[in-house]
Amino acid sequence: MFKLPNEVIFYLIERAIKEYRQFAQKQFNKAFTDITVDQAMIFVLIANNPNLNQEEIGQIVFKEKASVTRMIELLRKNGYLKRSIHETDRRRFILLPTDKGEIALENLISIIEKNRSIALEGISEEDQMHLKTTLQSLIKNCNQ
Amino acid sequence: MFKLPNEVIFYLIERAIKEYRQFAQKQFNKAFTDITVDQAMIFVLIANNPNLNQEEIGQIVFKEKASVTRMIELLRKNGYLKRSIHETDRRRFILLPTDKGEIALENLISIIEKNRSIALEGISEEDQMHLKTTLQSLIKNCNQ
DNA sequence: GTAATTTAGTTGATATATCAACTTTATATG
DNA sequence: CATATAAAGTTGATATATCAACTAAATTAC
Repeated sequence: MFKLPNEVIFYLIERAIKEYRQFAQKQFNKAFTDITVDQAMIFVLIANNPNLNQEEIGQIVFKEKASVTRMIELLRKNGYLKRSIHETDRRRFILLPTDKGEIALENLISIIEKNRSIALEGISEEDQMHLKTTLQSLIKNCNQ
Repeated sequence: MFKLPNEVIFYLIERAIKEYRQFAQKQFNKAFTDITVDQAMIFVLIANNPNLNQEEIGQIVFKEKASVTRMIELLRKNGYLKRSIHETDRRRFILLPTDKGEIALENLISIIEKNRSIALEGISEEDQMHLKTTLQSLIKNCNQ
């Protein structure tokens, strides 16, 4: 009855995302010394959706708002993002890429696209759709 | 061109494993106060393969041997595992479940089986095979 | 309009993962 | 056999994630 983790679907899912993260991080490291996969993810997200608040960002990337605060602080400290206070709600911040951030963004986005297409090489559109559908069922099952 | 993480396959993979882990942890917490998903994973692995060394365990669960050391130490501290020195190689340890550990194991294994079957409910054998195959291609692609 | 509640974000304590340096034992090489 | 190298496991420093408690601003309710 015992199965090596290798044969277990959940282990494989875990492994897949870890391999992809490692691979993606390696690619980022070629161009940056101070950006992690998670930072890149929220950086691109914020740049494309400047209206999101940190709670919402957290929900989208499936992390706590406390973690979001800290990732944003790192992006700010490293000069990629700047914060200003929201005009009508002074509890919030407006997050915008700095000039350095804008340049980095372009680069990041092209690296991300390349990463994704390498990781999905040889996997047909149909298989990708199929994968998504199955994962969505799985997610739903875990939330009963 | 920008896609919300939701539509991106890698995000979905990440999300799926996080949801499963959260779900699994909740189930563990009903029966135990001191066992994490990762600890359960290596505990079952060790119990079924007492001959593995910590480096190998790490490779199988995709973690550093340093992390394995610390997880084993927790399992030991909480009374689930006992260590004795390997007869022929004194650098190694033999890891065996304690009596408490044996009882916990049975319980854990049945929880794990239940968790998996709930998470996979409604997903056909064929879809599961398909998922595995696709993830394996993805893993291979990340290792070029 | 003031008090109570909610919301946005931060911070401290804690847990766990990793890396690199280390100890101890085993093995290989001359 | 002595020494060099490799292997098993540990440990300290560091990074990041989470939880819960917190501050400050906004909203609701009286």
